[in-house]
Amino acid sequence: MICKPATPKGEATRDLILDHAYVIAARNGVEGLSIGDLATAVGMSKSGVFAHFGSRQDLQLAVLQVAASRFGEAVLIPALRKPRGLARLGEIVNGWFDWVRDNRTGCLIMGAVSEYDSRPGPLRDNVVAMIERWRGDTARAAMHAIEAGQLRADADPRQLAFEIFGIALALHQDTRLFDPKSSRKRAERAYAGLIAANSPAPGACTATPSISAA
Amino acid sequence: MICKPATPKGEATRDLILDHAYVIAARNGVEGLSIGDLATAVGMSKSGVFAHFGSRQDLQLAVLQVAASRFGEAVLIPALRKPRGLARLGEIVNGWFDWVRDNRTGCLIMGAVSEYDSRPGPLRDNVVAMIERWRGDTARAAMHAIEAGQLRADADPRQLAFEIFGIALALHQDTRLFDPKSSRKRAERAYAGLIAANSPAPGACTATPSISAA
DNA sequence: GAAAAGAACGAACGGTCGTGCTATTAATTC
DNA sequence: GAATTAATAGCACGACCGTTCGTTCTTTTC
Repeated sequence: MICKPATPKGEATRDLILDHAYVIAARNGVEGLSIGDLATAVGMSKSGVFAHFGSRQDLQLAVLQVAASRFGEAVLIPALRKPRGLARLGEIVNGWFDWVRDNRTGCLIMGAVSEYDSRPGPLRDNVVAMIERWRGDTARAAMHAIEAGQLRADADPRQLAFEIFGIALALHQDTRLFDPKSSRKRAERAYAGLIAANSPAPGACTATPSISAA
Repeated sequence: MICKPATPKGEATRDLILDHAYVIAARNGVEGLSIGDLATAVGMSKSGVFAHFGSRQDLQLAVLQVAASRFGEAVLIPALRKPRGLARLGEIVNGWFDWVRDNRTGCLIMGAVSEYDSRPGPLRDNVVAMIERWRGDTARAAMHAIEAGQLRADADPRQLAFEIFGIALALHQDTRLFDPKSSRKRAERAYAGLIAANSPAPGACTATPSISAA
């Protein structure tokens, strides 16, 4: 006698819908995600799709949450398995760069920033919170590297996070507008330069420029 | 006897329309610019506005051109009045940072990048061309600084342009999501660091810590 | 099996979108 | 001032938007 199915059917199709929604939103933007298009993509009726979310905004919020969750699993979790310090920071950067490249439809979240940065509401709040959290994670990783003596003691973790963010943004844009391959190299060089510039006092300039130096 | 009016009326209102269109597009994105909203803002009828452009896409292209022109006048032209080298590069960066702050509705062009980077068509082509041109201008300014001996001889102008672009992007995002004031300081610090890292060999430590390893 | 609950459909609503078309009004030319 | 041309308004169309509602089909529970 089977009691309860692992996923009560509805939840399964909801996930399926969100899978397609993620793809569409990554290409057309979260604001460019329409229920009609989504229903066509999933092969359902508009109302069938709609019923799972109650409103378009809730659908959009759900998509943002999916994006955040995937990003966390693809970038943050692997980095947390590395030891604190430059290793982890390098892994964050590495994973982030990979993420930007792999999502060849583009990073949904970075697109969402542009869409909502001047449009108040729950969606913007959500995006801001996500960026804030990620910025904090990056800064914390940088701080560990400072505490471990791998970066200059007077380096500013927040400043480092800001500059790393800039590199990732430039990579994101270049990848989608121009050549992904050379962009990646530029981004890695930029990160190496940033680490070198923030390395401890150059007793002999022994800075290890490797992107994921131990 | 007045022969021809300086601006044949139609042209004048066209400019007026574009003024409003620029504001709306800066806030809602170029794709979020609708003829109805625009007509309301200008105080005209939809068809009256429409007649000036023939199609929505042409209107959008016109708005992009306005943005490019304004950006050029606000950032590029003043920089070109400075002598070649670090002075001009610094003025480019300065003007750019100001531009990001002043347009508190946000830089229309940077928003347009996110909107069209994965949507082929004339609008995307236009945006790509604009970014390419600007990137080239920045790289050229950096090259002059290298030739003048103000930056390391083995520095890569394109790499510098890439990294400066990253700083501007981070500033743009931070300004609109968080605090404009502290963001500006971070951006300036980042640029200063970049220049310092690419300054000519300071007597000691000539090992050139790898940012652009030969 | 029957009964209750859940999921999906299909049609329709009011709205807005971009875009034509035809008048009407304004500005320019003679 | 009359004739010509440009500029704007008004209206309507078809398409799509998010949303609602009542119905039907499927799944779960007893």
